[in-house]
Amino acid sequence: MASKSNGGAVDLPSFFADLVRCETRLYNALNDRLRERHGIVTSQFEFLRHLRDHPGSRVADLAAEFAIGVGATSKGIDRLEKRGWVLRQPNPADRRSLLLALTDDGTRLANAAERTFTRALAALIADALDGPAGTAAARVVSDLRAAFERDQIGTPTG
Amino acid sequence: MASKSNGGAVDLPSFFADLVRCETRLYNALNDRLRERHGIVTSQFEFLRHLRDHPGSRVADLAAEFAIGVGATSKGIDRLEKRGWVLRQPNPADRRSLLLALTDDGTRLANAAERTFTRALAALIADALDGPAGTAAARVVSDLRAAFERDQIGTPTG
DNA sequence: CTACACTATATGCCATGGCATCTAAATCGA
DNA sequence: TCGATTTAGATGCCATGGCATATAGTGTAG
Repeated sequence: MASKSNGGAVDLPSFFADLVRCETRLYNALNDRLRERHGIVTSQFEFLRHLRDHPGSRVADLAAEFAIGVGATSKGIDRLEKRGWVLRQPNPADRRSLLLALTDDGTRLANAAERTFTRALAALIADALDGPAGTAAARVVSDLRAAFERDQIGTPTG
Repeated sequence: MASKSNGGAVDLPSFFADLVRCETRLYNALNDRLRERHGIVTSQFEFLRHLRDHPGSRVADLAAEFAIGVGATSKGIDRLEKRGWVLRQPNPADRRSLLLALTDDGTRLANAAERTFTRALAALIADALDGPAGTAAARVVSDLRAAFERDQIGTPTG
């Protein structure tokens, strides 16, 4: 028997493989749509959306939210700033830090890209998440994320 | 009625965000373990494990399995070959193609890394996947992966 | 056999992320 | 108040992936 002991336990390596492959393909498919319609990729859309919904975020706030390094976040903001979608503003309360905000163009882009994103995402996964099993799956993933964040698991070095 | 049947309907953008953040942190945490004990990262472990379990795979087979481009796969194999873990062998049936196989060192590494990987993964997610909700979540993800592969969703260009 | 289309892989350029390191600024301790 | 530590962010080097293209080998129509 390939499987472990009991009759209902999940095979964790298989689950991990399925999860990563889903995520890869989902990201690829969403990137295709966002790139062709708005010239951005999904990670950039997520930055823009977060800044729209949390204006005044700092670089470190974004890094913590997305579980990527501060350096990578800084470079990501560089690229969005060069394209005219994000502004770095001095933080009067702490001159080391910068407050990030969208420009008007950035806000418009975030809103337009969100429509594309939401529609594409629904077309890709709505059916799979319909029903009680989908609801259960959503809660498992949500709880797991909360546990990882609480315990600072997988938070990058810098 | 995908979007109107609330009272239990999953918020898809939130689900996507949770999924991606879980996957990022999981990958980061597993990378840490594998790097410190074996000098490889998770994507390399996955290559090695697949080659151990499917000897004679071609570059294109790996690319399809992991939903990454053929070029990236070729470069990944370059790196494993330089470290002495993988061999490219001529394919007698088609001189364009190469059959990939692990060296003895590569096999030993795959086995050792698998123990580290399995233990670390269990420590990270076993609790969250215990019980009926976990089983349902695993099936949702597995079905979604199967659907993506069947429909070739998110398969990279080249 | 030849020309042409197709396939398998490799390679180059670019974008992105990790980690280490650097600077400036804030904070803490004596 | 001053030096030491910590924190925020930027930057450099390296690894990796996408996409476009190059190269070689295969198959096929005629």
